[in-house]
Amino acid sequence: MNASNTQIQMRKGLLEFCILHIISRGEVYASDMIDELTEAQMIVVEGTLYPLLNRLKKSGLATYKWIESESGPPRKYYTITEEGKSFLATLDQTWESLVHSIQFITTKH
Amino acid sequence: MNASNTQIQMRKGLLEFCILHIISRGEVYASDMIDELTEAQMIVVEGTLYPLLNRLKKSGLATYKWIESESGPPRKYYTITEEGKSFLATLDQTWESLVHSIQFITTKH
DNA sequence: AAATGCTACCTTGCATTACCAGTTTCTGGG
DNA sequence: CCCAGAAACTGGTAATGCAAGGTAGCATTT
Repeated sequence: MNASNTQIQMRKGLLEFCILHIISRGEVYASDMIDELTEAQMIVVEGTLYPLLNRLKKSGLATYKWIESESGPPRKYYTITEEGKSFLATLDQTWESLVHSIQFITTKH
Repeated sequence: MNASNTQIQMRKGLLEFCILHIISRGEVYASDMIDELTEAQMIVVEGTLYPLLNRLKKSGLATYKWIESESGPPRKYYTITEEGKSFLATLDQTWESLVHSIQFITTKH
């Protein structure tokens, strides 16, 4: 049990939340997402992202289309679905109440 | 993939953080912790809590002593160790940066 | 055109975690 | 003595992120 491990554990389950937010803002493909997440200091690797995107697609929360690239292989550009939008609204509430719960516990004395 | 499952996933990894905070405030035993967590709307069952407490003990972050109860079997009252305190300080920072990361992503447009 | 390197997508196995549904141990009262 | 309740504990299961490797298309260089 060490800090870095706990850091990973704390982030678990929040990635899906972050990804849905990112694709809700417009069409992006995997590398774009990794860039955004890295900028927000939520380090993610491909082996984590691709299975997650497949889950979102299979659940009907996200969809994608192939778009040719000017340089390199074609890319999957993801967008959020209507179902994904309402799901994301639920996750927003979940996050809010989670923050409140933690604050309730950590500020008690 | 549904909302309740994601809600569970979001909470994972934060329990350890909450437990350390609770025992850092004084001697408590399992039922006390569950009461506090329930009050903060972080529902936890015993089967989840006991293995976590054993991990904390084994890692040297928490310790306990048996105290006789006026009614019923004796109880394990947990307290945080010095090592646990410094670890908790790290987790506080982790939580802070995590909140900032999420905020960075969710408020972008 | 062949070789190399880069980009993008995908898959597998591993370690960790919380949850659920029980089980054990202990105390005190009828 | 027996039973109810409280407290602690124990597999089994499902889900997750990560590390590592694999596949394929495109571009550049030779």
